[in-house]
Amino acid sequence: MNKTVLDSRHPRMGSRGQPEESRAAILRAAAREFAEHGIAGARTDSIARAARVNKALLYYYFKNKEMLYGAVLDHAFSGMKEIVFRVLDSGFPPREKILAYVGAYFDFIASNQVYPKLMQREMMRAREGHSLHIERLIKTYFRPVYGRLGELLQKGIAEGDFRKVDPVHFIPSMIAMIVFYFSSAPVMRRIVRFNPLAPKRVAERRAAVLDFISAALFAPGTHGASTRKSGVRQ
Amino acid sequence: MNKTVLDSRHPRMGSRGQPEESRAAILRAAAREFAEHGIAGARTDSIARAARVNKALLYYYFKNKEMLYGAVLDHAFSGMKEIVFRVLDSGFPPREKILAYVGAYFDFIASNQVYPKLMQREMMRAREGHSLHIERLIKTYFRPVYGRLGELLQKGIAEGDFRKVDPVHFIPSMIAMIVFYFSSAPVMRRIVRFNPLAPKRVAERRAAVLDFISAALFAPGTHGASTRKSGVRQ
DNA sequence: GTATCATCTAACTAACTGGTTAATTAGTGA
DNA sequence: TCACTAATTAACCAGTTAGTTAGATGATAC
Repeated sequence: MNKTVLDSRHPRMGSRGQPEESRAAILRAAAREFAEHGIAGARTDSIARAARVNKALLYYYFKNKEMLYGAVLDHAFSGMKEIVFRVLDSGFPPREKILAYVGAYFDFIASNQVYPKLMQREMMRAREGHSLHIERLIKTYFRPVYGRLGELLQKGIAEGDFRKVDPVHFIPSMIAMIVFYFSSAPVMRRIVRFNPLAPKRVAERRAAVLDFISAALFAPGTHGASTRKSGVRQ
Repeated sequence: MNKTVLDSRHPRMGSRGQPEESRAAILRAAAREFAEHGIAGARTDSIARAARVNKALLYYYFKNKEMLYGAVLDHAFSGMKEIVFRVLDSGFPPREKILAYVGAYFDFIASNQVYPKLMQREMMRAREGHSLHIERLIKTYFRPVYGRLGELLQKGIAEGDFRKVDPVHFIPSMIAMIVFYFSSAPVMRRIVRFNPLAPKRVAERRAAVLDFISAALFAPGTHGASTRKSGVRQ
């Protein structure tokens, strides 16, 4: 696809003349490789091959393997943050907003399957010394989202819409249900007899997660989706 | 430590004379190393050093890195299966049994923190070709447990104790909530201001998970006293 | 007391892999 | 048309690491 012809400033062209394409291809291939094998298991040769690019080009665009990994993470998590914040910034009342958040997060992951794997890999890597990126990822993506979710839950509780759950535990539980399903899909597939990633099953899962969260969070007796008029406590 | 001293033939002793000790030390060190770095990131030198054993001894007891990894997985998952089946084989009614299962599984992981990391690593590795172990692990550990949980849920539903949830989605959701918390603890620690693995927080989490599952699973209006002991407040 | 064998080790090697380098290609602007 | 530079590559290197080898050690059987 030739597209960079009409940029405001047309960059100098190299021998192939597709700098943006090449860069994007590397990022895409790297995301898949890192998600599948982790940073240690990922092979730079393999990434280059998948991106149809010479290996040295990885080092031309990204300083080294670690930095390439960081770029992959930033790409993935910034996409997540953007989509999720679009919901969290909306004016929906708590009940609708939390469901919209779960739905948006779910859909993002469903159509971006490297994300949950990268996420879990990075979560496990977060011990001392290891990842240079976690601090940045937490500050830029995780903490803001976590903060907003906490406020949302507390508002819902104060208004009597939600049960008195502890956000510190409820938030990871929500994320767990969404993320875990996708990263465990390859194993699930072998336990049950169908493919958990088939569109039909993904749609089922989406409904199940929303149901699970509704049942666990919404104050009993007030399950009407759009009726949230009264802010009565207790 | 169960020494095999009382076997029909007591094994010859080598220069150090602690074959079982050495083997166990290797397994322990390997479990930690694999959990922390994955199979590709794990360093055999590092494992040997941590086990206070010469590296060649790893290859004496275990054929190679891959087999050592397999032994670690079997050790971890067989421990899980044993503990969990003790509960599933009991005569409790569905509601008590499911809570007992969750509690037992939670406690096993809480006191065996390499387990969730190994599990998630293996789940992400389960694509074609990759792991030689998954097929065995699924057949020996996952499928039996999954099967029993499915029966349990259906029994509870049939008896009117449980809401009509889909086991195919409810089971992974339960496991997700338990496993995810521990494998994400290092990141959580940096998002919130406390240590999620402190005993007090772990106890909190246990209660939160039981509460979450009770609320999402038990038929409304029939909340028995079985959740009370776990510190669930309403 | 010595032959045997499980146990254990220091030192070594073959292969792999991240990263570099020097050279090449082709737009661009003067 | 020519100097300049971004884009790209083939070939190479140095460090790392899984795995091997050739023995040492010492408890036990005889």
